Amino acid sequence: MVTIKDVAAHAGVSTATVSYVLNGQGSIPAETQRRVWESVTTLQYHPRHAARAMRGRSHTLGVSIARGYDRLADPAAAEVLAGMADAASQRGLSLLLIPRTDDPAAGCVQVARSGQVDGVVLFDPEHGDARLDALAAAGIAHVCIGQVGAVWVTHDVALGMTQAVQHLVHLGHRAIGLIAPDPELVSSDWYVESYMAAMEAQGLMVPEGGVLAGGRREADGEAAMAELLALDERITAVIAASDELAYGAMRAIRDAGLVVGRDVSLMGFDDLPPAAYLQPPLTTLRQPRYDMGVAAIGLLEAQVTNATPAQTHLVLAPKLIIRASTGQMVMHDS
Amino acid sequence: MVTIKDVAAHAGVSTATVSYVLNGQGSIPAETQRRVWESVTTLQYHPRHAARAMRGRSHTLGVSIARGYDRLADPAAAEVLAGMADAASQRGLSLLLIPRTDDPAAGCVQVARSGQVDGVVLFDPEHGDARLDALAAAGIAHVCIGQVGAVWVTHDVALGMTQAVQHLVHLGHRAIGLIAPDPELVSSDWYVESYMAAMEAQGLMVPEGGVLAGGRREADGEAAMAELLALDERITAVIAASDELAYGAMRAIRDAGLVVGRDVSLMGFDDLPPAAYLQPPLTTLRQPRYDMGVAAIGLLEAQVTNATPAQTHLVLAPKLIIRASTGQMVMHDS
DNA sequence: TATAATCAGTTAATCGATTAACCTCCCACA
DNA sequence: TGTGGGAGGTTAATCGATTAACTGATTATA
Repeated sequence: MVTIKDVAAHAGVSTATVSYVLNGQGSIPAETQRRVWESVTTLQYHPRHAARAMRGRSHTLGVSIARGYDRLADPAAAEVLAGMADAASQRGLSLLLIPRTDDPAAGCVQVARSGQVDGVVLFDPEHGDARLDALAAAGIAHVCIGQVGAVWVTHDVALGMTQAVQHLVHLGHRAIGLIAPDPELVSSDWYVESYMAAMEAQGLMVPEGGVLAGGRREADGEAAMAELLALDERITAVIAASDELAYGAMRAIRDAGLVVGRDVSLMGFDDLPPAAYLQPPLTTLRQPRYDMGVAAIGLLEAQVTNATPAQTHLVLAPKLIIRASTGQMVMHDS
Repeated sequence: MVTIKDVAAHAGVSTATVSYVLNGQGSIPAETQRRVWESVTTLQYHPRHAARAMRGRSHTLGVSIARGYDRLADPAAAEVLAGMADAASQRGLSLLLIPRTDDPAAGCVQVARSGQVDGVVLFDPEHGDARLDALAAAGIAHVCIGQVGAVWVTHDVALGMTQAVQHLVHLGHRAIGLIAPDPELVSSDWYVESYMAAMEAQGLMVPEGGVLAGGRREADGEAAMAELLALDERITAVIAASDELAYGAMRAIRDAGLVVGRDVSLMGFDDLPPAAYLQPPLTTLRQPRYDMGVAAIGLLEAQVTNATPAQTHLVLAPKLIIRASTGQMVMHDS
């Protein structure tokens, strides 16, 4: 193992000089600097990260994924992570996946208190998340993906809903239903309220019974859609709060003998990979997932370096992707 | 910051005793141990990772993703990562995403030489990958996802091809074509050779011009399929070396006015999320992605702890997922 | 009874890099 | 001639945990 002493000896200077050269500090003449750098490359010297981290920061940020890493297999999550990884790389920071333990909250605090990471990104925070409380109580820098806690990054649900409702209205729809997310999810209320506001902004009434708590999985969307189709008031368009819910809804519509995009228009939220491959391809709101990851790292680093974060939250715009699952409203005999 | 000294003072013992208690070494009577643990919890002490890592290992493994982290956004990659993350957690190891630099090979070596990680998983190694050479030259423990280098984990392409060809033969097909991967990819040859072997095992001739180098993207699959459809010899079934190639191939078949699963049977490799949502749903070979991640961590840890790895490579079986894109062969007038 | 072994700890060196404090030489300027 | 100041370094303390070597007391064995 090559240490700074070896380099110092090889270059004929003290370890302090080597350190100053490496960190670009002090007043070391060019010639000496050259000699030191030469020794560094000759000996293939790499400063020990641990020794460095003993004084000052570890230059590593942690990512906490509570619900099991199978969450990572969710393509949406992976894109956020990709954004974080790129942003971290650009700033010379490393990203550590925080090991999952029986007590995720304790795990997060431990990894930060031990100095292994300088701050933590909460990947999938929920209402009353124990990790959030623990990090806040311990005074550890953290950022949430999703609108919860003190510092967070999210996509703009309100804007998305506005775009969704507008899109449907332009197509002639007026009776627009909503399949909401699992009420347990942090953002659930936001979806419902944004939908309400968007409807009102368009001067539309929310159909009686037209808002259903969906859930998370495809099957939840299917059940909710079946219920919507059974309503007295004929609903001609439905917004699902996630693509996954939309997949199920699509099946329910087909099972009812109706054609998606003609008899019933359907929209999703997310734009997951399968969305473009569905039959018909799904109109949906693409979340700025990659950018959310980038933004999260930015906010976290700001917190770590400056004690007071300049910005405490960030709301990024989604993008309306129009495909064939939404279409011009056609009149039916009821 | 609570240090071991604070704990020692609080418990009325020396730092050495605290250290022994924490690491379960030495012969410390139960009563003293209890006192120490009490102080640890009272003071909320967490040993500094950096100080620990200065002697011995960092208990962190690195993951190198060269082609940009957008690679992570690929759902297949994310699943492998999920497997690695879970396996690492279970062993009390952390996973570090190695920051991307201009020179990925140097980056890998640096992060290992600096002691930040004990070993490296190469996520997307290629033929003559500079990272691989650099790690081997530096004597750093490493594992490859994919059949390259000294220690690796991969899915069983040969078994997959055998299953694929058998499946198609059972459906009555005899003229079976192959859309191969990008020849630059490490595993490309393996796909082609396995296909050849599987055909021969079934006593089938490879159709003249029936093997085409596809590429990586959907468009490559589309072009290759168009070429296959234009052959003199009528090909009734095609194996695409990846789902993505199959997506494109499916489009080409439709564009030719043919029906997938009836006029032409089509198979993919991978089973990415959209596969089940295609019209028709794609018959494909599901890669044991999660298990590959788990296995990679296992092999890497073995290398890090024992100097001599017990096992140098692992080939995991894929799973045939039969959907509607393959069907009984029907006779056509040619 | 003398010696050995065990128990229950402690002391202090060590890991490798950083950095405050200090030192020496040389030059400029009053 | 003395003094101030900068250039170009060096010395040594420091970060926090680990661990080999040691100590003093007690118990077991010959």
